[in-house]
Formats: sequence, C-alpha cells, structure tokens
Amino acid sequence: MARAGLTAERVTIAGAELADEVGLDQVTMSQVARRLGVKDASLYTHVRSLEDLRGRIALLAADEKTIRIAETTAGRAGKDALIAFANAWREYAHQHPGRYMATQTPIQIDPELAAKAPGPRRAVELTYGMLRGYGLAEPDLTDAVRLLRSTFHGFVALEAAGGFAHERSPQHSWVRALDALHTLLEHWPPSREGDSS
Amino acid sequence: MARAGLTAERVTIAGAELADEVGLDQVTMSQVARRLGVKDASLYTHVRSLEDLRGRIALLAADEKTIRIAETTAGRAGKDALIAFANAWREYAHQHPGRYMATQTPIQIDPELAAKAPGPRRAVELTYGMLRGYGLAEPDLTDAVRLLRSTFHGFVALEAAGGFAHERSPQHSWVRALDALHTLLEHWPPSREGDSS
DNA sequence: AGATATAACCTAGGAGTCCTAGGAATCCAA
DNA sequence: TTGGATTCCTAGGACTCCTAGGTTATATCT
Repeated sequence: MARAGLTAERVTIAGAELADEVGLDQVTMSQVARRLGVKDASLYTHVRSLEDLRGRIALLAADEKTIRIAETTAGRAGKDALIAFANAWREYAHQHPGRYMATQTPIQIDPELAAKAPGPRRAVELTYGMLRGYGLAEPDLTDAVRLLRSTFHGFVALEAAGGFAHERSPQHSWVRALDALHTLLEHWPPSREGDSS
Repeated sequence: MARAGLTAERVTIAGAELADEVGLDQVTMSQVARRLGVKDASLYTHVRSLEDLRGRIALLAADEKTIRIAETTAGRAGKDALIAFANAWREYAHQHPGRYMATQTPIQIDPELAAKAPGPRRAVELTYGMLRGYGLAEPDLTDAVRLLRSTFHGFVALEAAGGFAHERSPQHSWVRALDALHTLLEHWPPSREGDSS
C-alpha cells in the first residue's frame, strides 16, 4: 500500500475545504480522512485532535485573510485603503464561510503553533497602518481599530447568520457603512475624562 | 417511577443553562438528559433533534435579550437610549455566553416556531425606535440599524473569542465606540448616487 | 547497494453520541 | 373504574473521537 503523503498542512487544507463546502461543524475526523482516502486513525499522526484541527483551520483562515487584505491595500491610503481593506475582509468571508467561521470560535490553540502564525498579529498591524492617514493618536487609535474590526466582523457574521431581512440589499448597507465609518474617522470625537458607563 | 414533568420549555432551558456553563458545543442530548435526570431518548418527545434544540435555545436567547433591551431603553431617548441599548446587549452576551453564541449559528429553525417567537422582530423594531431621535429617513435608517447591530454584535463576538489584546481594557474601547457611534448618527453622511464599490 | 531506524498508515476496539422502534408505566377523563 | 393518551423507558444501530499496537514504506548510514 502506497502512502498518502499526508502532512499537517494537507490535513488542515482538506478540513478547510470541507468546512467551506458543508459547514464547519460537519468537519469531522472521519470525513476529512475519507476525503483524503485514508482511515481516520491515520490523521492523529499529524493532528493532535479535532480541536487541534479546528484551531489550525482558524489560523490558516487568519493568515489567508490577512494576505488578501495586505495585497489589496498595498499602495492605498485614506478612504481608498479603508474600502479596500473592508471589501477584502468581507469577500474572504463570503468565499470561505467555513474557514471564516473557524475564526470565530473561542480560541484554544496550541501556543507554539499560534506563535508561528503571523496572521492575527499582522492583521492588527495592517489595521493600524490603514488608519495612519487619519491622524489619530493613542489610545484613540486602538479604540478606532477595535471599532472597525467589530463592525467588519459583525456585519459579515450577521450576514452569514441571515440576520438581515431582504428589504434592502446588504451590499447597499455595506457601502453606506463604509462611508459612515470614513466620515467618523475624519471627525473622531475627543474623549472626555471621567466618562465610564 | 415518577414522571419528570418535562416540556419543550424545560428542555430548552436546561440546554441554555448547560450552554452558559460549559459552552454551546458541549450541549448534547445526553448531557441535557443527565441534567434533567432522564434518559436521552426521552427528550425526543419534546424536541425533534439536537439541531431543533439549538434553534430553540437561539430563540430563547433572542427573546431574553430583547426583553432586557426593552426594559432598559424604556423612557430614554437620544444618546441615553443608545448607551442603554448597547450596554444591555453586551451585558446579556457576557452573562449568557452560551445562549448568545446560539444566536450566531446560521439559523435553521422550525418556521412555525420562529413565527411565534417575538424576539428577533421586536429587536429590530426597538433599534428603529431608538434611532427615531436622530432624524434619519429611509433608506439611511435601515443602513444605520444594520451598522449598529453589526458593531454591537461584532464587538462582543470578538471580545468572547479573545480578539482584543490586553493593552487596553475593552470597556474603555466600548465606551469610546458608543461615543463615536453617537456622533456618527448625528452627522450621518449624505448618500451620493452612483457609488457602488 | 544493503541494513537499519524512523515514521506513516493500518486494524481492532472502547466509550460516547444521535436517533428510532417498540414496550411499560403514569396520568387524565368519561 | 376503566380506557386512552402521553411520558418515559430499554434495546440497539450507525456514527463519532481517540488509543494501542502492529506493518510497511521511506530515509539514512555504512
């Protein structure tokens, strides 16, 4: 019997493809093994557990999403960069719903593996870089980054969960949301001290 | 042997409690049955399947969250209402992480059951009502509602997934985000036609 | 090239899960 | 009190995750 040439990467990719095709919670050891033409027990040489596999899929997704964002925002600035950034985010979520959903799970990832994956850290750096043109200083910068990430993620998550009724196309609302965020960043409200609820 | 006095509601509540305590994906028929002092097969007289149970938990959460929001926003207007609305949302997510996560799953709910549950629909109405003071007209109103819901959901989802590093307290960013959204609503940018990327 | 060591992949099996089928016990109503 | 409906049960099949231990293919060393 010839070997299948498995590797942690290949197993992760098979899992990610499966997640996009049939949903993340249909990603099972047996299914992934079947897709790779292998018995389920064979996967455990490359992946510690199902939990581990899901973590790897999440990291893969984070990396891929970050790369997409980096590519499309390269050389852009201001509103241009904001729109490119946001659209890359949303399009990745649309094209890879299973991978993207893996990102949302409360992270229980092998720390040494996470340390190797540049995705999440780089994504934050990219967001800060994109905001450079708006002239914000800390801690406003961090707050703005978190607001943007929240909005982008929330929008695509609600979209995926069917949270938007059909009256108006989500695409329209998305464009308008980006408009709104742009003007918001240009007129970021000054912080008043002693305001804490 | 005395009967346990089960009902669809009681099963759903047991599942919701379990979800909050040990995580949504630990909510299993067997676990719920054990918690109720019953065999797993007995649950199927009240609930069609595990999928069905999760849907019911999601609806329960939506109703509860809506009620909390309605209570705290009653009699408030403007920024006051915005902050009360947002805080009620976030606090519910904090207090009931499992229930809240059930809300996020791509909804596959018995339509006739969903029709009975007032939660989701009423939540949207409340959001529209809260925005009344800002003087927005359609379609801006819908866009603003979607932006707010996206941001609220995205923030608590990222928070729950450990998406915010420890540098700065999420609470601070939350307060500032609400500030920002308030000023944004007061200066909602006019829509320019023919802008579609 | 041949021998050896390492690692990949296998079979076998235990424990847990979802769900169905059909039987027994309990509650309710006439 | 008796009949009927409903609740809860036992039994069991198919699937899942994961471990243990055995084979076989590949890589390395002499």
